[in-house]
Amino acid sequence: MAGENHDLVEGSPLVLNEQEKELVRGIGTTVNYPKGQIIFAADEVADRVYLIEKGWVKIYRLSSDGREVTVGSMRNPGEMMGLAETVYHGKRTCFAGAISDVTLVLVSKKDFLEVLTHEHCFALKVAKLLAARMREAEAMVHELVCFQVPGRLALLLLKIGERCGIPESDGVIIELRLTHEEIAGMIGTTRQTVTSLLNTFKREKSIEFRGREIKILDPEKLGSWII
Amino acid sequence: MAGENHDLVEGSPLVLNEQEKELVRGIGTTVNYPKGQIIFAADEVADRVYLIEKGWVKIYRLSSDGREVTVGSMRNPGEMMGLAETVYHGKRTCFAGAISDVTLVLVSKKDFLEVLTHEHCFALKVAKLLAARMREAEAMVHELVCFQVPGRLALLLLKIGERCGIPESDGVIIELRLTHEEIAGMIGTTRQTVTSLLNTFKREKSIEFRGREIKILDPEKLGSWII
DNA sequence: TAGTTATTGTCGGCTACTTGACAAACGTTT
DNA sequence: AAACGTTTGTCAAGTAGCCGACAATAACTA
Repeated sequence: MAGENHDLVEGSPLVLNEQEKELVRGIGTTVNYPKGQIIFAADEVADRVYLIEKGWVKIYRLSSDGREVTVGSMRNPGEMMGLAETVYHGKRTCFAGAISDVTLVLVSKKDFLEVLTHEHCFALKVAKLLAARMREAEAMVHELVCFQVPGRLALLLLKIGERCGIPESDGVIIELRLTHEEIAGMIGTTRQTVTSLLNTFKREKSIEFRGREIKILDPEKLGSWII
Repeated sequence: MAGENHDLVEGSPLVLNEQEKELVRGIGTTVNYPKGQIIFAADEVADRVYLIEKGWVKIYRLSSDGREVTVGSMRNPGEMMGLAETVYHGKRTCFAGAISDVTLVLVSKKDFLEVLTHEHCFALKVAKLLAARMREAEAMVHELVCFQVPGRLALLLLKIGERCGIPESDGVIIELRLTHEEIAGMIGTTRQTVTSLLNTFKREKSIEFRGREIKILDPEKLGSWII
């Protein structure tokens, strides 16, 4: 599983290297969650952090009318999550939900902070992680303000393709079976708009549908929607 | 929504205490910038961090048509800035501009990282700072997606009022002389919309104008726009 | 297998906001 | 002073994308 895109994410600031993962595994417990499960919820006490071993997780808030708004991007295998609130505040400000079946390493706040104060390198890594996340969130703000919906959708597909797509002969397939509702929550639009835009992209042969999976055929053409 | 001002005060944990400030001053140089000055720009090498001693700074990106999009919120006295990119990446991803005359303490990346690895507490503080910033950016994403323009403007005024407003007998005055264009960049809308909404707020006596300064008269009524 | 629920497809009306354009007011420089 | 750039006020026209509603399909469940 992790072997697929290992080289792609090497050096990426968001994922831990093998050594760091081992460090976390040493003080944590491995747990499994099925797809759809809520891992943590807003207002809960933030007394643990997580390392994602397998699967994908979405970080979202709920709007007043109950829609899920994905405020952090999707979290990939090798990344940590639940850091920010655990490091500083008492309570979760958002929800974490399993997009696919996931395997997590769970570390208590106490153990985590202890490692943090004893292992200089790891503390710096955590700072870098948070820094990268912050820039990602800022980029999201920029995109929401500057791009309109078709551009945001195209960009999301390209990003997901790069992060967890599987290259095939004639394109990159996204095996994550996101619903249009979930996609809408990730780019700040409605379900209907996503449906209709995906069909527009399909009609121009930028993408194609494989059951409920999406395959990116023409990243160039897709990219031209951005703006 | 109107009553809960829970997230409004996210600014307080962002500032350094006296001891931490002294630490930074010890390894830095004090500099002044006049209002309007660009402190750092995108694509520059991120080889320093800043502590804001006096004044306010906006963190923004440029859209393709040249508009300033404030992606981080305003940075207040006592806060640090330029952390994320300096801690991890080589280059700035955004601009920092002086909203008012500012006094900054400037610390080289080298010195900063050295203190970071030697002072455990300070490293943790920096992690907390980054964590708080991240949550702030995520909150901004949430607001952009869920609230419409009047709500975002009302919320911005209330936030600024809390952060740097000066309480008077019948309200809180915001001495920062932001142009409508700047405000528009902070909430992702246009200059004209800001102008007309501010006048709507004035007409209903939620705010009043004192020259180019804004005074918040009725936070309750203003808050009721947040939906 | 059928019955039920979740997801997708489509469409017309609606509206919040943008865009562009221009005039008035304000602030600065000469 | 006058002359200039900047900021604000306002308005009419255009539109992107939301909303609600419903049908068609796919995915579970019993």
